[in-house]
Formats: sequence, C-alpha cells, structure tokens
Amino acid sequence: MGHHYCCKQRKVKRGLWSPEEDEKLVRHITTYGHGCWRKVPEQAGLQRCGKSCRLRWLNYLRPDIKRGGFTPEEEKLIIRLHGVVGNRWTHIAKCLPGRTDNEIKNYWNSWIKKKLEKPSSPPTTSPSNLDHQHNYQMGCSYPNQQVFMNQNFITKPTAARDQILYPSPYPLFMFDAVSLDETTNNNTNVRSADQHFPLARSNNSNNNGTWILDQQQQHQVQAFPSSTAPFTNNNMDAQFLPSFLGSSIGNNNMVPVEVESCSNIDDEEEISMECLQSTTQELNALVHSRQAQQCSSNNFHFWDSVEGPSSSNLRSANILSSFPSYL
DNA sequence: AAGGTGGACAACCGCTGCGTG
DNA sequence: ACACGCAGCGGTTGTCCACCT
Repeated sequence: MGHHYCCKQRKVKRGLWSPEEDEKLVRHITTYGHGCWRKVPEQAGLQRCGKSCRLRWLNYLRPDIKRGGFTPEEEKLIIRLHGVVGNRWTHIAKCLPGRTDNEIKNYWNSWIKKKLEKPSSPPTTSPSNLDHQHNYQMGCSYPNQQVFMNQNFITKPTAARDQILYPSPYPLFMFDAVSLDETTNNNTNVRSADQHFPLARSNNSNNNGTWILDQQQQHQVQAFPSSTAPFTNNNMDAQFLPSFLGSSIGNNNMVPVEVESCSNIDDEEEISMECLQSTTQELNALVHSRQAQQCSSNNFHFWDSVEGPSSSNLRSANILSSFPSYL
C-alpha cells in the first residue's frame, strides 16, 4: 500500500518539516483553523499530505504543546494509566495536558518499557523471595495479571495451568482478586491483584461485577454488567483462552522481569485518580455498548497478541496488551 | 578524528470507526 | 444496508545526534 488517498492525487513532500513549512501551517491554522485537513496543504501552500499536516500540527506545532522531559509525576501517571488502558495512547494523553499521544508512546517505548522490563538481578525462583519481588512475566502484561512461572507451575498440566491463569469469569485485565487469593493459597507464585493494581473487585455480597478503583480511594467502577456472565469455567478454556503456556512456550522462555509496584505510586494525585476514573468509565461504557454483541457471539479476546513460539529473543518480548482486542 | 552504535524523537503507514449520502 | 470519504489511532520506520570505541 502506498500513500493516503489525498496524497496520491499530487506530488507531496515527505520527511522532516522545514521551519518555512511550519510557519506556513501555523499561520494558516491560526488564521483560518484547520477545517478539512485534506484542504489544508493546498490552502496553506504546502506540498504536504493533509494527514501529514494534521500530525505536524497536533504533535508539534499546537500552541499548548508542553515541551521538555516528563516529570516523575507524569511518568507515574503514564504507568498507572497504561495499566488500565494498555496502549491506548490517546486516552493516556488526555490525562496529561500538553502531552501528545505520540510523545507518550515514544516515551513509553524508549524508557518506561525498558524500566519495567529490566531483569531482576539475579533472578530467583525461591517462593519465599517471590513474595517480595515485583516480577511479572511475558504474557502477563500488567501487575494484576502476573503469574510466576516457577518449575511447579510450568510442570502442571495445561488445563491446570489455565485454571490458575484464568480462574475468573472476568477477563484477565480485570483479574478477580478473590479468586487469585484463593489460588495463591495453593500456589505461592500467583500474586493477588490488589497488591499491585488499583482495580479490585468489590466485596459486596451480590457480586454484581462492580469493581473498585483503588480500594482506598473507593472509586466505584462498573466493569461489566451484572446481567451477563458469558464465561464459565466449562466453556472458557476451549473457546476463549489460548493455552499459550503450552508446549510451544516453555520454561526457557520465562524471563523474570522487575516492575515497580503500583502500590509505590503516590495516591494523592487527585487529578490522576479523576483521570483514571474517567478513563475507566469511558472504557466501561465501551464494554457496555459492545458487550451484548461481542459476548453473546463468543467473540471475546483476551490478548491483542501473544508472543509466538518462534520468538527467541525474550529480552525484547513485547509488553502484551491485555485489553480485549475489540476495545 | 572517524566510524559505529544506540537512544530519542518525528513522521509515515495502514487500519478502524464514524458520518453521510 | 451498503459504499465512500474522512479523521483519528496505534504500530512501525526513518532520521538525527550524542556517545563510545
């Protein structure tokens, strides 16, 4: 595939923008607004694609762009929000005034991801130590999904592993803390979600699917509608849950990595929590709007992608998005 | 000083979803 | 219901530059 439709019609310049081009674009947009982006290059006298103009404006020329390095607070917020929404950079960017999705994405890819993937030194599999480590594995993107793959776990039959990995009728990205805790009693390598993640299921007796965003803050989050329970232990393994820990991915692939616990993140950032709540509510709305259609057709996905067996370079293993791929 | 390497950032590409006819 | 145009999004690639050997 080639250029965008609007770029095929005429010769367009590509690559870095010159100061003159920037000036033309800024002058045009500040005077007339962007209107239809496709017409912008023509009206502004630029040999650029409208899409390119839009990107240049949004990511660089906008007057409210905040320049300079990310503050520790911003970094914490990014990590936290990424734990909720995954790679949905625009959602994260909305919570960081003056920052663009592209900037955050780049920052994440170049810095935070490395930080989170940094291998513990030296790696240890001692169960007694595991409780003090903040490790998680490939395939377990977020702290609330983490499962420690020690020898005991790896050698379990696939079904048993799935039972540990998917103990809840809820998707992994909102792990059931209760189930996890129960599992933890039998397997010390599984950590409770609420130790690491601000989302934990409410203890209310009717178990109606209400989740609490950071139990201390008591932000109520409706994660899934109470009326539907599309997943049962009987059907989830075969239909929804890939046994990605099967023979194709074995012990050798499991590289412990160290990650900062979310519990270390300051909770007093009111704006962060508001933003987090807002983002979560937005996502819940999405879930609500699509839940009936998706769940009833057994079309729910838990991962956008799973590291395949051919991958040998585990240091570069991606942080996998745990978000349902339809979101 | 010159070449190699890796990180940071900017820009591009292709896909998706939405609005409209 | 369908096709099309378009904006927006996220992944990927390209480029620049600082640092290292």
